[in-house]
Amino acid sequence: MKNRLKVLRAMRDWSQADLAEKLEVSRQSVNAIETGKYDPSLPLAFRIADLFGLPIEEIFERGE
Amino acid sequence: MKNRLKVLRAMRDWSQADLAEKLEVSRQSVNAIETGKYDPSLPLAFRIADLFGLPIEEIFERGE
DNA sequence: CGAGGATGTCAAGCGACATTGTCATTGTGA
DNA sequence: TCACAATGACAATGTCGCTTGACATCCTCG
Repeated sequence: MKNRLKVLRAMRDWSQADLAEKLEVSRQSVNAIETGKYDPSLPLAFRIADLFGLPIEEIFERGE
Repeated sequence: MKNRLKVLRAMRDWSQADLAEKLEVSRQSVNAIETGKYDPSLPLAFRIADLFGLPIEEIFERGE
């Protein structure tokens, strides 16, 4: 499951550590999600969506 | 994290077993999600949303 | 009454999510 | 050149999502 986290983060000039802090998860979790190691839990997906002000569907993509 | 699964399912007159089969998960998983024991994974949340033709945000609710 | 469908729940097990801690690599700036 | 931020990665650990299998309860229908 791909996502646009890296792009959305870059648009705001945030580091992975910055994003992790805003989401209240570890930097490693942000990195793992960005690099596709695993998908976030649904609650975390909601926090991400809320943070960027976008629906989940526009951040995470179905497929593969 | 609350959800409207039970209602959406009732509207279509599906049993938990029916829904489980359509989602390709176990009946116990459907039951656990409906009764709030845990939240579905993001991929499963997408499958649920697709099945009901609704955005994830309209099936699952932030809060508690 | 008795059979069967629907629901709720428990246990045991496995893999996925998330953690802390650590290390290597790359790039930028003083 | 040297320090440091940023990123990627690995190990060990703990919890959560999901499974199969089993059992109890409730309801309805013949």
